[in-house]
Amino acid sequence: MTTQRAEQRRLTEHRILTAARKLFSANGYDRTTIRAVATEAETDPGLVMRYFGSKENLFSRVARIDADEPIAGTPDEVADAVLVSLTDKLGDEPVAALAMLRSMLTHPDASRGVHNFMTEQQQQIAATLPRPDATLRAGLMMSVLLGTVVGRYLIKVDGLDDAIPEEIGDLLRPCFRALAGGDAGSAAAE
Amino acid sequence: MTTQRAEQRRLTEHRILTAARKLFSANGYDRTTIRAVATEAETDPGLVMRYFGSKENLFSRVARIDADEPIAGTPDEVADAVLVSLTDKLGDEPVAALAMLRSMLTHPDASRGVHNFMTEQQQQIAATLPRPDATLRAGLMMSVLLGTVVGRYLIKVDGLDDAIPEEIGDLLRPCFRALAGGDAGSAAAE
DNA sequence: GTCTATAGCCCGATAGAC
DNA sequence: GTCTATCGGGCTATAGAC
Repeated sequence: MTTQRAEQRRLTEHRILTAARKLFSANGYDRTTIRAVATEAETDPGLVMRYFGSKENLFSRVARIDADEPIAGTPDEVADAVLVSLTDKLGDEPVAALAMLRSMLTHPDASRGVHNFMTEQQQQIAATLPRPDATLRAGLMMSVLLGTVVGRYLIKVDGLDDAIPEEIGDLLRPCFRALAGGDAGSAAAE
Repeated sequence: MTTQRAEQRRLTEHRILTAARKLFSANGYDRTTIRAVATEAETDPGLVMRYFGSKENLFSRVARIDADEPIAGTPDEVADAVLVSLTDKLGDEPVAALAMLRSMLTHPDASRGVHNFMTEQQQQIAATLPRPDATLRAGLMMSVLLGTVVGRYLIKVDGLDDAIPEEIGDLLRPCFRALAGGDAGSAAAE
């Protein structure tokens, strides 16, 4: 039956995508080979090429950072919203995002992907902060978020790699509050 | 004269090291070729190999993160010390460190180098913080530091890439204070 | 439709000419 | 000592056998 065939193909495609996500996120773009993906997916390189056309295309299919929900409100609300999006990402390993993040420093496409994501969030945040240095503040908020995710999943910083998201969120709340400029912390620090 | 020869060699070696630092920090380990380094240094690949033995060895010669000074004191003092080491790094482009950082997600040696540096600092910091979650707090401090440097030099986050170090330091002070647990900010945030 | 064989390229490293 | 030619190997991508 043709449906049998189609079903078979769908399954193989799925195995290839899963394998690609896993290997790209573990080893990065350059060190992941079509051959290794095929082996991991229990097929052959020719089929991978036939289904996805090129290595670049396969990468773009599995590496993505989903946009967060629109951010708005008072500075403190914005800080909390960023904190929520962070703890979300810390909840369970975001493999598709890690595939992008792993290569962000060495692969142009991944670099663009991360930059675009960060800039978009940053501009939304900056628009809500009534400060002349709003762009810098928002950029630092995104940098802290990036550092935390990279530290946990890619560098595997001791204590951060196995901490529960809530604890990390509680510790970082004053950071985001201060950067958002709700004046929590900066006054007390004097 | 032999001294002429030796001088010539010294100069060529220096040109190779400078070229390697530049290309490794710009393109990462995998995408930097011995051939490109030779061209940039205005020599040939054979000489690069002869002088440095292997690509790995050349990389290890130019990619380094200098250890910061020992950290100790009260939590607030520790926070300020980390802040100083950050603003130092933001002062002028730390090319040798960037050569390491650029490849930290995709090259095992660079990954180890960054991990070792971060862990060392983290342990020093954690030892000064009288908290049960000292390791996590210190790890987050290092992650914020990492995110800031990566955001500025490698991702080139808008507003962060050209901000003056003092402004960045002022905005991040409450973060490090709060993470150090000197209770600046966390109390006021409630 | 699925898989094998190989073309074509670039790499790190080496051998040997000058 | 300096440079050139080349080896051996891995890769993506393609062509064609089944």
